[in-house]
Amino acid sequence: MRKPVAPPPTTELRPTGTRLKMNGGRPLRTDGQHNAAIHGHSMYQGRLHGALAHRLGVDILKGTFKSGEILPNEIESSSKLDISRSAYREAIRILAAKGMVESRPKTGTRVTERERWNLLDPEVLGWMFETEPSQDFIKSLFELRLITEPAAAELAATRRSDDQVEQMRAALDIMKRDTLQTETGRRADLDFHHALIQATGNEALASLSSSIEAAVSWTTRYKARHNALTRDPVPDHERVFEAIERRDAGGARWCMESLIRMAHEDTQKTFHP
Amino acid sequence: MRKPVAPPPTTELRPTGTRLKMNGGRPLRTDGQHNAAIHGHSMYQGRLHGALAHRLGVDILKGTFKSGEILPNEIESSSKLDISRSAYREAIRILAAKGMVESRPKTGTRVTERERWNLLDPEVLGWMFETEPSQDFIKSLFELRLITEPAAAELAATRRSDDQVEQMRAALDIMKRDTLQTETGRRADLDFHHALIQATGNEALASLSSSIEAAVSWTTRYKARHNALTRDPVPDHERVFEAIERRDAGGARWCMESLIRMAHEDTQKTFHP
DNA sequence: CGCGGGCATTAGTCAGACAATAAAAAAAGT
DNA sequence: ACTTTTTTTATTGTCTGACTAATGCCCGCG
Repeated sequence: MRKPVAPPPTTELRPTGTRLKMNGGRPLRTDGQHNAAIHGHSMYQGRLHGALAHRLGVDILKGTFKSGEILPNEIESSSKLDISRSAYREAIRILAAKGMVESRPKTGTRVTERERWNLLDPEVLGWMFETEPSQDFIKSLFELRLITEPAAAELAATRRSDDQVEQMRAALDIMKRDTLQTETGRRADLDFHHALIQATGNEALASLSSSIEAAVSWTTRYKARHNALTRDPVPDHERVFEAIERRDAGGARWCMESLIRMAHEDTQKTFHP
Repeated sequence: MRKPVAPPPTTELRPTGTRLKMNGGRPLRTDGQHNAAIHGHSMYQGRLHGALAHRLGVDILKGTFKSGEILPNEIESSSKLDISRSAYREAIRILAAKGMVESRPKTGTRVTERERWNLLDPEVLGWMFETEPSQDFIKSLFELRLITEPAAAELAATRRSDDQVEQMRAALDIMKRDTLQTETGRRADLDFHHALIQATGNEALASLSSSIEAAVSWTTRYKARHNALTRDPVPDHERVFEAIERRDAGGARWCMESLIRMAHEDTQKTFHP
């Protein structure tokens, strides 16, 4: 006995009103309505399990579900959300893979302690920046960047290949032309850092940095949307680039450190003005 | 039409011979044989989807499935493994959540490029150390530790609370008594580092370090099993502890750096003697 | 030679059943 | 009254088989 049509409380997971095979097995699904305008704000599009994992993940990070709390059971949850139990379970598996929930028979699925969350998982970081993250977390993140990225720049200066220098130069040129206001400009920014990371020749460091860079780049997009006036980042990048080009390890470290401090300041002004 | 009883090629996912409801619905499962000796080497115990994710994850990291390769389709795979499609799919979701595979209709599920794997995910790191990791990877990991952990020690020295000092002291005492040869000793080692990490007051750094520490501690267990003679790690830990106790940031950094260099040397000797 | 429409393949979703697990409650023993 | 054992029960785990949707590919058409 499920509630008549009760629409999900928060946001729609599906294109709107679409449901897969809601009755026996006959087609009976020819009402059109597929062109449902997916209205503006970053509506998750992909598969159902991904969309749900996204939504639950954000809810957990936001504190809507607190650590230690147990979610309603699978049957109840999935029927309330109007999706199948399999889809719901797959969403839970995704969250569990990121250390955010833990399931056991009889007990149910509970949100784990924050300590155990994989905060540096790229997706989790993305979810984090979906709502305004806490001042503390931003501080932690930039403190970590301040530890790793200057060291990365130093390594890159020592180990870079000529090809990698060219990649960085190309990205920098695009950044100069388009700015961070444009999508291609932000893309070039990512490319620049990506080439730098590759130049370190350290894949563990690369895995870490690329997660963080990607997350931080959300903030850049956010800043661009809100016309938050920031200083021009190109000169900072140029100094880092030049140091790496001339294999100046100490210089690269110093310039990168300065670049990150600037970025931190700008980000703080954006989120907590 | 499935093969008669053909046992899976590599290792059993299940306690042995057990199968859930292999026919219509009658019990028909009263053959005992539950006490199947789970022979020695780290046999994964938990749920089926977890066990399979584990196995596939290791296979991917080992290179049995290479990047870009596409796995056999779900029906085929699950029936070959003699598990249900749902369990198989949940395993795939876990792997996908860690960036190791990517699924799309028609194309199938393909192993992503190594660059996109979440190498610092605790589980992935665990899988990594299940088989002997490459020299290069170990080098990367310790290089990363050499960047982050001394910085962490420095922060801990500045920000530690008295309570945290006590926790570290207690753990250190246990390490002195039992050694790393025992389980409780290794546990104390982890506790020591955990307290240190908490003292940094940086949750991003904490998330990173705890993944790495846990992974590295597998190697400690490995070393203990193989009686690989290593120098006594207690004095190194003691020096770090004392520096943090007297709030000596520079000292803590230096001692931690030295500790990690030693650990790296020992690990290298163990894996590539 | 390009290009658009069907076709085939594969993951995605759904539904309902039963099994295993572990917590909680009840019963039995001391 | 307290502990131990058994039973109950709630929940996740697994299984099956079907249908849906997305998309790469091929073939015919311009």
